[in-house]
Amino acid sequence: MRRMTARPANAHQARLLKLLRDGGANSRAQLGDQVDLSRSKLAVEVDRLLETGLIVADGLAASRGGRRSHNIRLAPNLRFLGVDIGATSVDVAVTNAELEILGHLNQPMDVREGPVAVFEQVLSMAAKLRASGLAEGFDGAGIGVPGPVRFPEGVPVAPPIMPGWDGFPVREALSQELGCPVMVDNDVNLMAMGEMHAGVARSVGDFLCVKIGTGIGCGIVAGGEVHRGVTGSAGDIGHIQAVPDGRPCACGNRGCLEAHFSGAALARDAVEAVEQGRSEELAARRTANGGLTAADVAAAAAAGDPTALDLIREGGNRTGQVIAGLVSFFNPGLVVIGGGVTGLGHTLLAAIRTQVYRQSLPLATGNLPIVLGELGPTAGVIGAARLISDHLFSPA
Amino acid sequence: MRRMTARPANAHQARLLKLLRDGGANSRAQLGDQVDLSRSKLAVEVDRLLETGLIVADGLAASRGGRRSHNIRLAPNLRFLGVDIGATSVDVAVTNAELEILGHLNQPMDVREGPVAVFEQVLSMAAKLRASGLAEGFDGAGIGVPGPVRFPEGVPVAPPIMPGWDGFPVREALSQELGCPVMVDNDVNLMAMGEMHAGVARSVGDFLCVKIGTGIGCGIVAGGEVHRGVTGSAGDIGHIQAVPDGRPCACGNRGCLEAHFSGAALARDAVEAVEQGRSEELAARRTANGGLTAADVAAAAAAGDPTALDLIREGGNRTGQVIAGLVSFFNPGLVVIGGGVTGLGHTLLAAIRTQVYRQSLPLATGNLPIVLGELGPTAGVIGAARLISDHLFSPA
DNA sequence: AAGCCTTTGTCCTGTGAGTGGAGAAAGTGG
DNA sequence: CCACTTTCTCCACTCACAGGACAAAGGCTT
Repeated sequence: MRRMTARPANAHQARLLKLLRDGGANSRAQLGDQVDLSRSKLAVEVDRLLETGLIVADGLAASRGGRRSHNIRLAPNLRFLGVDIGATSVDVAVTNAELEILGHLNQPMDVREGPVAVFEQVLSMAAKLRASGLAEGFDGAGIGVPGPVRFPEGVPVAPPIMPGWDGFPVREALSQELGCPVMVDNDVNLMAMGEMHAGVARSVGDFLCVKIGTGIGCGIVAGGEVHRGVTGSAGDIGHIQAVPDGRPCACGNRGCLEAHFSGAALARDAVEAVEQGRSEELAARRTANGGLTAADVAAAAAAGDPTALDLIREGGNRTGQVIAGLVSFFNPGLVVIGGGVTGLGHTLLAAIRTQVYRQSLPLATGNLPIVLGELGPTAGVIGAARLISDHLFSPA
Repeated sequence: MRRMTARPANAHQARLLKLLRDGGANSRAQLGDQVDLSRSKLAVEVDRLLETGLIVADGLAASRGGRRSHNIRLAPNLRFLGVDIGATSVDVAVTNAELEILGHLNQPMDVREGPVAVFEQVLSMAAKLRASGLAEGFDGAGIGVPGPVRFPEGVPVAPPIMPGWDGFPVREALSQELGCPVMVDNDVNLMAMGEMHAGVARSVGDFLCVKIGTGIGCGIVAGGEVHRGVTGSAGDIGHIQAVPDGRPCACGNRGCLEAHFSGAALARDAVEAVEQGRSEELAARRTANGGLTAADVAAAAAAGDPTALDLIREGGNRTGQVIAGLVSFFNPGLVVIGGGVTGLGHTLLAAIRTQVYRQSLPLATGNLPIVLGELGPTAGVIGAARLISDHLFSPA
């Protein structure tokens, strides 16, 4: 089953592979422009990579006024699997070595059913993608899970919303099943890596990536590297106190951000509003769908329902207050908002921006874009593919 | 005037210098144990360093059962100047290459008088230290200022409490005056570097260093490196909102942490308490000293005054709430509390600990020490010396 | 005191990494 | 057909580094 037999033998080769992956170059000459190596040394390393099969030279590019260059690219048959496990659904995608998505499946799922059931589903989705001819096998897989991960071992630790996953050897188990190397990380970190690789955060070294879905979390990128913290729980901002003596939270405290704003909280607030007779629009949707979700609130807001807009604005304000504190603390160059609730769009963004620009110091906000993520639901799987690709494209 | 003529020629030499500086080794053999080099290569690099004069070999160590080793150490005549500019006082110290303090002066000062006046004072303090025979000249200087710094250029930017310093070329000006290389950083970052080098944070890669003085700030160390943020304002937690609709702050907002707890806020609260007749102890001190400072509150608390204790506890609670949020976000391995108010000691620490351990998630706090800084008022100057030494002990 | 062991430090040679120049290969444009 | 550009290869030389042999200098045992 294992397909990718070789790994780069040194830092030069790793650098070259990443340049090819990230579209920085596609010929020997272009590679030479970006790495500080003599042409001779470059030729040696390229030849060695060609021998390993990690890259291929096929065809000639058009001339630019002189001898035509060989097209150098990553092996076209390399395939990475990106898996993004959420609280209530799972994304599985196949990418090529350039991390372009070749196929993507999304299915509803419940993490609470535990790792065994979830992985059964993930594996069948992967099999389906493979059966459709997108891949003969996988050279590596990246997995995102909605909770803290002991990163070096790839094991979730004390995940609040994933009972039954605590200590489960995700990396090892999936590596066995898939027959390829696997890396595991928090889903929010992967979203950040996705946006850094192919989204709005391209070429930004220090940024925050706030993911608002069923829960709420924050990917932290410092100096181009994801900051995971000493126990892998960095970015867990859902339980920062947003409202003194506020709503009770599942964690036992009161006033946690997540208790006041998240997909779950929003749905609950919408139901409450309906029961208090504050919104006909939402009431109608509740009757039609037999319940309310964050998406319903988004739709109602889009339809102009003032109560829905109020709910979103208030949540955005709460979130914005917390983010304002983080901006003062971390001084990022960009804040990305993503996750399931991005459907709430500009109402949400406006509320967040207002709070951040008002509460943080001018020096920190002066040139600070706060934007929605560009990749939407694919950020996670792209980040996952990036994670394993970074690993495999590093010297063994 | 310039004395240190050489810089390490490569990464090996830099590594060796830092090992010698940090007490990791003092002979060729011990160096060899810590760097992954053959004895021959090591000998070459050591010889080259000896030639440059950056290190010296003098005398023989006692035998450990075989041939005696040469004592290898950093040039004994190297001198670094560490300067820590606070809001109301300035510390200047001379260290040797191992960053041991050979002489230390502290004088009252007012940053608001501007860079020219302040540097005149700093230079005269440095001259005094030199005149006392501690140094013939300086090989480098590190400067800490109480505000954001554009680090690569060594220029303060938009510092709230330092009008007149905005954009002043501190690095260049002092380098001219002192005739040696100079590095400039935020004072809080330098405190963190000091504690990392010689204090409680030795061998901790990810920690927060909260400095509570006239203002309040936080040094952030991630992966052993200080995180300064994109505009150098990272760690500026004094203006995070701690109390919704709380006290007005000089920054224009309300409820900033700094408005509720800091040396200045504590003194103001103490005066208020006296005027409301809530503390005889503080009233007596006010009459005796003609005013109140944070130190008076500390003394009153030490004498058992309940009002003073309450003030400290409440401030500690506010600070603890903010730190709790930062701990959830950053997931550090250690939190260091330092700055002028460390005199408030365990009352303060207990309040902070209570809030953090209660509000942050168990995974983040489970093994999280929260301790007072070990170096007290010398943390800043040691950090400053460390800053310039790191610079000079890196390949040019 | 002799002999043996340990530790420290030096010397020398072989290997491989890497540079830089010469020049071949393959194209364009006049 | 010639001059010029770009791409790529080949080769000789330098330098970094490892690793072994060996010298220096001590301690311990007998």
